[in-house]
Amino acid sequence: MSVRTRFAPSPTGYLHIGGARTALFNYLFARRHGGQYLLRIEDTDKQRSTPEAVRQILDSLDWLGLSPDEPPVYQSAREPRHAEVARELLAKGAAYLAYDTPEELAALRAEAEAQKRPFKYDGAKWQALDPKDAPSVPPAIRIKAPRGGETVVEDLVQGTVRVANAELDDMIILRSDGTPTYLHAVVVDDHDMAITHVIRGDDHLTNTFRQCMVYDAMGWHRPRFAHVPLIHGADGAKLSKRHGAVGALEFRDQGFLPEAVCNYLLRLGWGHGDTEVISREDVVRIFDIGDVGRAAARMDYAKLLHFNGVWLRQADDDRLAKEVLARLAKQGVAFGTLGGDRVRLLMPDLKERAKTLEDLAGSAAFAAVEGPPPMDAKAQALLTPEAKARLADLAQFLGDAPWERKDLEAWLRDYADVKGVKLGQVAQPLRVALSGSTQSPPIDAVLFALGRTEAMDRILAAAEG
RNA sequence: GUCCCCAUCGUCUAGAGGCCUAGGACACCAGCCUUUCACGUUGGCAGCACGGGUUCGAAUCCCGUUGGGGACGCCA
Repeated sequence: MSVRTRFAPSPTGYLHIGGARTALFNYLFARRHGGQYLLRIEDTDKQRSTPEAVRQILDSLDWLGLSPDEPPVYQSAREPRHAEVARELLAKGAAYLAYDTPEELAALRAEAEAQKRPFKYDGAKWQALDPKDAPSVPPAIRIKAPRGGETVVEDLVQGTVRVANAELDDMIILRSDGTPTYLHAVVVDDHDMAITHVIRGDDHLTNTFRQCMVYDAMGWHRPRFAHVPLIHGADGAKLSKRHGAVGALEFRDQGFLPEAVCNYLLRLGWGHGDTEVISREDVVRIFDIGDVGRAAARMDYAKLLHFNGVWLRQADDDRLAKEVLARLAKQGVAFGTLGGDRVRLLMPDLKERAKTLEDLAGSAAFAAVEGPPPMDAKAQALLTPEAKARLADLAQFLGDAPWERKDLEAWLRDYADVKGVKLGQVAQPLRVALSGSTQSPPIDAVLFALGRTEAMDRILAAAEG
């Protein structure tokens, strides 16, 4: 039987980094075994589900390269089927009608808590009820929990996990308003979608035993389960907004590359020897869900940043130039075709010194604009009278310099040599004049990328300014 | 509270009884490289939570303690 996995987020907010990792594991597992990876939107909570959230989740997955192999399944559309299964369980005698009101249940729960006693639902009176004595309130359908023994799950990540059936109680599968509960709907959908492996956050581990009740009562085959640990913030607490960026799209906006985010997420909780940097293509060949660790991992932005730098340096220059130009345009930086070409030309040297696309845009701006770039304070301070004189002198000779990168370097060295100054005394003022900053790619690369005319303009402007 | 899961440097991890004086990566510190900043490179700092077993031998197996996390809804 072909492997089928699914990622099943509920559209009550943006897709956060933990969900993204769950999706990644589902994707990798399916690919590794030549199966399918599906998406199911769990939108049965009408109060909290929004179309915008659905859109965001789809966009996030698309950005991460984790789009599903089949169109997404919307759980809300399957409610008739959920109800049908619930009624089937009722007919089989595996479930019964319970006429408690939510208020009564809340009171029972409060009472149990006041007595410091664990609450356990007892539906004996409803099971013995003669239909004609039924109260006039609409009933919910509850599934009968197994009486004795224990339920055992062989989890692919957590190993053998067992729970005494005495811990389970008769859970509601269909609410009194006829809508299904999550624990029930998930099982019906996973079964109908022929899901073979359920890979999800380990906050669902104990729920698994409740879900088993439905599988078993329907006589369905249980899928294999794999519960992966949650991601925590740097302080060890559950990851939330206050820890910084957590939404997948936030990382995109901050200039992270999807391949870097995926690589980082993969390493968070999954290890394969000393391998750190690994491509999607390579990991698909070696990914094993059993290699996922059992302990929760903490989000480390510094390491993510490092991965992003690594992937940035490996990224295609045309792609990066496009991304950078889009960011500059968004920031309102004015540039033309010439400027775009200069950024592209300088990209190999630019990307070497950046950690994010935002860094890259910041360091590329000077090459994009026409004319002298804005100068920062440190650069301004470096422009002493001597430095200006140096630039003026340089400008006189630079007109005849050979305009090839290698030649420019040699030419500059000769110039410094002839003038009896250190290369740095020439390079720094030049760097400031050309880039408006004390930091830039190698000066010969900058000169070459700018072109003779543009370079001369900037040098003269700085010499006179 | 009850049940479930987890526990190697600050962080992510390698490690499945002797290969461990515990390896790698990020971060941090120092050096080298160098026209700036990066990149790269060399070295350094730093860890098996604790206590009992089992064994000739334990980071690795068992039990307990402590600590962390999760689940206990007519939420998902």
